[in-house]
Amino acid sequence: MSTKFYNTITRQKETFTPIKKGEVKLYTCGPTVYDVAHIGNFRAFLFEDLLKRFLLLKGYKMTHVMNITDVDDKTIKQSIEKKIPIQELTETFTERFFDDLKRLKILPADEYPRATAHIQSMIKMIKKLIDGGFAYQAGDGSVYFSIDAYPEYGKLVHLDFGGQKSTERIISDEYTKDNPQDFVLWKAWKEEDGNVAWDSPWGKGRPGWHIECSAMSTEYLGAHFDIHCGGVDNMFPHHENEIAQSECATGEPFVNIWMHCEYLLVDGGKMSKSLGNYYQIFDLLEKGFTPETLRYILLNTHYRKTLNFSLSKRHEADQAVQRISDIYERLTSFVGDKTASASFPKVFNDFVKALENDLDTPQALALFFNWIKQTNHRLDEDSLTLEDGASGLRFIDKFNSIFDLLPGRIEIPATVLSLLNEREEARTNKNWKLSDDLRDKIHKLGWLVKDTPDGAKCQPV
RNA sequence: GGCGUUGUACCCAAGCGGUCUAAGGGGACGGUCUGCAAAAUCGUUAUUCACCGGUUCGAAUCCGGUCAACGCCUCCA
Repeated sequence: MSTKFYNTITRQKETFTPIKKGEVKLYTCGPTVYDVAHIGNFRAFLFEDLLKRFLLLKGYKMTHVMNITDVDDKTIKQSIEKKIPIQELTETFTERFFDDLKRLKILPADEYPRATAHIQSMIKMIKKLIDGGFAYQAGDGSVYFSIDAYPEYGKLVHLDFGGQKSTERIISDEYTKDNPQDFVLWKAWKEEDGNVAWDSPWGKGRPGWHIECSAMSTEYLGAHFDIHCGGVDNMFPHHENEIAQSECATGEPFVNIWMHCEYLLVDGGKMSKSLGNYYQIFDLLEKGFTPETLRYILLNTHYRKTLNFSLSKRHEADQAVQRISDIYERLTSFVGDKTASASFPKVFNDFVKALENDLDTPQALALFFNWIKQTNHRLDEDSLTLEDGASGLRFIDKFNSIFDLLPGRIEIPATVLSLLNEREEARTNKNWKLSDDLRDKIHKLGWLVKDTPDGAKCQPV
């Protein structure tokens, strides 16, 4: 059985073979910390989380690096507008970012290199590019990458720059570059940059946006590594430029597989602050979404399809997540601690196969829910063996290691517990009126009562 | 203008040439269970896959065209 991933660069599903047997080196584009990341950003991060968890399940040793962009036009602009020193601004939003990652149960990367801590690596790489004849310092003092020096430029997004006539709007104010499409590696200092500057062989300035990922990925993962991910919007120019810089600087192929996550729309359109549908993780949790329902919603659509998010999806997701934790509890109490199992149900194989097929999460979830239905059915008619129950628990465990949709144990407050006991007593006395009143009372406290053969159970509404 | 993606039930969403008279989730309706609920379960909800042609023994799946939506072609996950 082989794992296949859709490679943006070849536009095909390809069998995944790591460069070094049993090990995967993964680089994922991280946030620019000038503001709080939104739900759309997290779609990509969650897709990457799933990819990583799946590769871990397959037994690979993972090295995962995610950059933190803490210097660029946007961070500088924000710091000026808000009159906050740039370090303070980026530190704040980096913290917020890590909080959100944790909330969504995204596994931490091995390294989160910050751009500002790797200026020297970038300078070194730029130097190499100049020495190799791939870059030049222009009249404005900035250093540019010359796309004419790299004939393969455009191979990721399949754009042909060679024969193209520049459009007028590009020509207008770009007199300093050899080719209007050349992109900046080192930006010469300008007044509005304030004290955001580093010394370099080309004078005071700061790195261009793309060079950080090339320099840092090379530093942490080597010149040539396995997988690089990001959102589709990063394909051009960001990733295209990374390829150019890296391959010219190191002389080696850069990345084997490029994977890109599609956009997330909200209510059928782009998210925008003015429409009031610009959501951050914090907002959504406030509105009653749980980390699990968010994970479900974001992972239930295949990563290469646009996902249309809306608040109304919450109900569907709540139900689905509840169904999963219900079967988990049901099986747990059925099996108790009597049996451990070394096997998996037959569907487990298909489940893994679905994910091996370019991370077909909808299919994998479908198989899982199908299995839940069958298992419930067999529990109902009392035909499930303990061994089946135990292997089912193992399946859920593996399932959860990838999707992470089981909520943690929730403590039931003492007040609710005592009301619950009262109600049980009322029920044994067949005092239905009191029992129903108590159920209402408990409901008003935010808990739903379920009478099961094993006694009353209770879950948050 | 160039490159590319998408169009499957009331909603979300798989499917990648035959096991498709099309999975799974949500919703709705009806039955079983239950003191009543909740949960679970059973049944119903697309002979049809935007539309029109073509290839094929066979197409939701391949090809051509039409319509619709969308993305990229310098700073956005």
